[in-house]
Amino acid sequence: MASAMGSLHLDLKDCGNCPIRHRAVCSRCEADELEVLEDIKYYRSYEAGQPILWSGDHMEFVASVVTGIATLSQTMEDGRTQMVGLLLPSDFIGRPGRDIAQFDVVAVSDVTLCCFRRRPFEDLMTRTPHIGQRLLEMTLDELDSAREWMTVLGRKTAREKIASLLLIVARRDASLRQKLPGDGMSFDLPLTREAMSDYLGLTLETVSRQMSALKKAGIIVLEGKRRVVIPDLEGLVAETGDDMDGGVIA
Amino acid sequence: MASAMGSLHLDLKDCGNCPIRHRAVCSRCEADELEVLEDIKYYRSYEAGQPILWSGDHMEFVASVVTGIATLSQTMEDGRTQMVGLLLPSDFIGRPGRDIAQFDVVAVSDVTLCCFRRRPFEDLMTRTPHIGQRLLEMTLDELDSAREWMTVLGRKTAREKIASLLLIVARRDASLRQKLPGDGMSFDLPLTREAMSDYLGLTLETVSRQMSALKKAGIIVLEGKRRVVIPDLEGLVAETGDDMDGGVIA
DNA sequence: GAGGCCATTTGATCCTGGTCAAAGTCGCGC
DNA sequence: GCGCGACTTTGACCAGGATCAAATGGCCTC
Repeated sequence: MASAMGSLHLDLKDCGNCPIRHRAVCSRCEADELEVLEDIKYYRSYEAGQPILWSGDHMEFVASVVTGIATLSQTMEDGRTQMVGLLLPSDFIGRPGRDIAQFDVVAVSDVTLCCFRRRPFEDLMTRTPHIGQRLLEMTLDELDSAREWMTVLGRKTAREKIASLLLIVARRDASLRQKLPGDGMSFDLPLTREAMSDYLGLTLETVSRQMSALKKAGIIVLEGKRRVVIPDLEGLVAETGDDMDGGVIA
Repeated sequence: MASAMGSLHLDLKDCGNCPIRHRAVCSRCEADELEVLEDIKYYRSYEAGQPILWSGDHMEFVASVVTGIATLSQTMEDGRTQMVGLLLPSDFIGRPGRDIAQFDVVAVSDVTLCCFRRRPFEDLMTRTPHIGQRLLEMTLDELDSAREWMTVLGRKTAREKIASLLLIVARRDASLRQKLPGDGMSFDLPLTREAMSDYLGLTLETVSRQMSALKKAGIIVLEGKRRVVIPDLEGLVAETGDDMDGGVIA
């Protein structure tokens, strides 16, 4: 269904050098467990814009995002779509025990996945508890963020939604480069206006208008097409509606 | 923080007779594992309307809902609230590895919980994989439904939202009494208009108006205050916006 | 540099659902 | 029975965001 490009230059074969070694589903594994994983893993690459999975597809593999960004979304028959998750490096795709995909997965940027055939992975999970434990932890975290996002979708105004999204991306970006978010920080916004609208339950026109409004209010500064500067982080937080917003995310 | 009533008449002490034995977090446990659980478990009861947990509370226990219904919700500083989950018998409250509650939990009807002190439960989980496996499975299911609900919140109209909620409650009710949902079925709607509005991201006035509209259109029939009759299930499904809606839920 | 493609911005207007307000219904205790 | 409180319904009006439409700007190819 999805076309694999299958190029991998680095010595990713060695899990010890893997960039997501400490955060992915395998992060708890010991050396011997990693060896087993190395035997059954393989890599796949997708170009920006390519579909990775369609809802209803048979899933022959589960995978970790190694590099790049993908979206998880649901589309209604009449075309309305809602993004239900943003998949970043170390996030997990698929679920043991289910072989039919429930949502669409699309590569937003170029994406590399570390894949495991589903059956061997499931077998492995019953034998090495570290994988299941880590997957449980990751799933609980995702459930918490999904629930927090429900409040954004159900109760926030357009402006608050935009501010919330910007803050999430800003914090994630800071955590990736191991810095604390602060005044003057900047980051790339990897999403088109349409993708943002799908995430926020808005139209792309409303997203554009609110971005302009936040720019005019001095809450954000846009550098070129993709780069966002936050001169005053507290100001942005205030725009999200929930103040004091739960502190920094790991 | 929450007041426990601590009354339990039935011989719930015996896990073998527990009404949620086959669906709860303990459903995979063998007899010997159940014995360990029985040693550390205790029951708590809450009356309709009572809070079970506040966001920010220290959680000294995790628990399974044995009987009754509770809501999981988030409240913004200015009072806007969003329900992020409905907790039904067999659903799990709390999470291993976290000691601060993230959401408010409130008993909607009288509720009985089967509680485990968190520490012993966590220890037990590392020793008996069956519990962790089942919890993972349940959490993955909840994540899927949370994501489906995001589409309801983000993209559906008020009328579609109401229809979606009614359909969910109808299906759950049918599955509880081990019947297939069908034309002419009826069920109790355990939620006030306000609770419905919190679930759907609407105001209670809009909920009331749309309920009236569905009644006028003959999609639903109201018997008394709480009872809903569905004369034509297909008609209700059509009102949800997603037709063919994924079949029956266990 | 011209042209075309795409994402984005901006404008004008409409409509769904929110807000504010008042009346209706039910159940309950006195 | 009466009155009270909680919940619900209904109405009038308003506004936030959607819709439809057009203009702008960047980037790529030729």
